[in-house]
Amino acid sequence: MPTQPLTALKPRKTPSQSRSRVTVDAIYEATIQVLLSRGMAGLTTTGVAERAGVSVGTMYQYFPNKQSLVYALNERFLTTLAERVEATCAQMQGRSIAEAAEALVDTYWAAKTERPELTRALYRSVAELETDALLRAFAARVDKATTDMFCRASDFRSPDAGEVNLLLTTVIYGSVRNAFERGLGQEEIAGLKSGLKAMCRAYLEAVGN
Amino acid sequence: MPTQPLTALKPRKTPSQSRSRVTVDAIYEATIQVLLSRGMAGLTTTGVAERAGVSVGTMYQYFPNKQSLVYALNERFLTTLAERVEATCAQMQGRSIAEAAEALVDTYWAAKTERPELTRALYRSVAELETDALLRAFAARVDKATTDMFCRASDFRSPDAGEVNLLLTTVIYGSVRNAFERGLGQEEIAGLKSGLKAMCRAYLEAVGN
DNA sequence: AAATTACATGAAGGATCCCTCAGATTCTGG
DNA sequence: CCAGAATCTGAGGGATCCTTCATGTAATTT
Repeated sequence: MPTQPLTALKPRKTPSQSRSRVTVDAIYEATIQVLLSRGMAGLTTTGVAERAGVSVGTMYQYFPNKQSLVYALNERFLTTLAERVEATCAQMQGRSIAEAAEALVDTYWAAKTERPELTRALYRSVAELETDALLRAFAARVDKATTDMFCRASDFRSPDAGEVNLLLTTVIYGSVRNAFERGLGQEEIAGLKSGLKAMCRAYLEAVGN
Repeated sequence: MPTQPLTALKPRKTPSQSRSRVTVDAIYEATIQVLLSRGMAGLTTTGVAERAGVSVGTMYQYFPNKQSLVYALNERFLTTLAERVEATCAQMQGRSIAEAAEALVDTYWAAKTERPELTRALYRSVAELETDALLRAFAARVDKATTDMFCRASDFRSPDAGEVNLLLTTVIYGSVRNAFERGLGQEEIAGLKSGLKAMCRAYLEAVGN
């Protein structure tokens, strides 16, 4: 558990010319490609550079180390996800808790399903990285949005919104991930999704909201 | 035939003398310790051997490569987990689906919570390993037991037991994992667990079982 | 007690890979 | 067109680490 001295994970330098902007984008895309084809263990700096069509030195001008590549990828993905969740929460203000929960399922599910292989690769990459701080920040941000949404729901009466929020988000996020881990067909996926919604609905009704 | 993996993962040799049995046990325990203290990235063969108090060469007499160490650990853990789930399923035969589901929550939760750090380390280790086959085999084994349990429940009427099983197990396993991923306190954990049970119960009642 | 088998050792081969740096090339403002 | 800034190059230093094997010691069998 004694974590080593914090290695820099932030980009080293921001491109100013369009040439280097293209380069950085190519590096991002190459990182994804290598991650998908060779996995986290097969992700090497030379491999990424080669795939991106640049030299290793160029890569190291924008990323301080190998980790930062995957870190940046996760950051991008999580930020987009957070924005989408926040948008959904804003849109669902004033609706019932059940409707809000179902919308959350849809949004989260859609975001994860759009690029399934990338989602899976990132899920895995997180395990080998010092992304705890990043994940905590993301969780806090999203929790704030969803808690707020549940608080302002038309039928909200429970004294503790955080409790409802914790349960619903844990179940939803966990179920989505687990659904990914299994190799499932289309109709099974669809069944799971509607089943998950039904569970949320049934629970909320039973609880009296 | 089972497709031959690029790298062998099975133990190379089984101890016959008590001396070597002690050695192998020490290696297992050392692997756990190093995994907990240094993480997957810091797990080195020399590190494990040193911690176990044996030489690297000795280690390589029983394990063909580094991966096989963690693979064996996962295999052990999953086998134990499967046995416990099967025991619960056997015990819950003839009870209601809701009771069966709640018992499953308890069993799974308990198994994962007994050694939280190890559980977390293994969750992470899986990402860097070729454990897909192992996990699939485990999933199939456990699914068989739980599906059977639900089929023979006293109040089972639905035409498709597999569907109910898939939903319940996905939600339960996923939620447990997600609960682990967040850093939660005791009372939050307890709340989540009872909330998860309530959700299962509410869903089953709503569905009409 | 000799022979055979099981087990243990750890230095070193060999392979991989991260990251740097000195120097070349391209761009941009004046 | 030119000076300086931005960008790019890629061979190689340096470090890590997996794995083997020749050699030695203990246990078991004959």
